[in-house]
Amino acid sequence: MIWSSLCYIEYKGNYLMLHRTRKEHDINKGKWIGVGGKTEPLETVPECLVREVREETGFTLRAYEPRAIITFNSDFAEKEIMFLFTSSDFGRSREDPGMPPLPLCDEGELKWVPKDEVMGLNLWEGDRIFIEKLLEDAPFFFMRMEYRGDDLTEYVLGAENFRDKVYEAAARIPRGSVSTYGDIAIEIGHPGAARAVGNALHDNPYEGIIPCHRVVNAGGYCAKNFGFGGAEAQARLLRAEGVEVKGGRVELDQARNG
DNA sequence: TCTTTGACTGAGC
DNA sequence: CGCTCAGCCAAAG
Repeated sequence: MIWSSLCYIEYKGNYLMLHRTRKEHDINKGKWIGVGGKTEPLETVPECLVREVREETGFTLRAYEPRAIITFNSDFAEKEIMFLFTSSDFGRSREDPGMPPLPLCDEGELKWVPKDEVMGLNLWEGDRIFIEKLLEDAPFFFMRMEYRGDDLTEYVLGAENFRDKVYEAAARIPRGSVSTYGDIAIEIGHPGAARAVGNALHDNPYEGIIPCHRVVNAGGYCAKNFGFGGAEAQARLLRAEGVEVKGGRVELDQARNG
């Protein structure tokens, strides 16, 4: 299984697109895509994202938003899980008089493309679907695609199993607010499965992508067994987002999402 | 299958 | 308010 990151960098109504023209045997040859690439051994997805953006564009991401988790199955490549991001906060090499300067990239040509022209480019069929979702500012989503050669033979929008539904719901909780295990259970159509929601979040395989710290119990309390560092670690993450935590507890009336 | 295991909940003291 | 307990539910073995 290949893990990869892909980022659409936004600047004044444009997306930074990469036209893959340089590599002769590039699987992406001729296609326009965002910037990103595969994770290296021991590297987390956010680390991969920042590294790939820096290598391909020279820009340093200061902030980025996870937008989707997309799995690819095909008859020509290894199964891949791709983490999709957008960013409009990135460092530039000089003061900005207009468009940021675009460095050369050894994988193709970089170009700022007005958002309303992106869909007119030569894109992978499946990319059109998720790019459309980005353009309409859709909330975080899971997606699965099946390719046969260049043909997209099937795709499914939205999480397909219990755990992914939990992660999808958690990823939609905005910074600065929280949700509860029970609320998520209801939201994903499994009322009463609060406990199973907790188990799924405990296993969160998407570290740094799914903000599982934004989920507390019905009393507003942080999780005693929260990842490394327990309840205190969760409280710190919440405080860093502006959520008040007193005595290991969030005031739900104030911070609850929705 | 059946059993066990929890980042859960609400009720009842 | 704090504590216990039975009921719940998806996964894993």
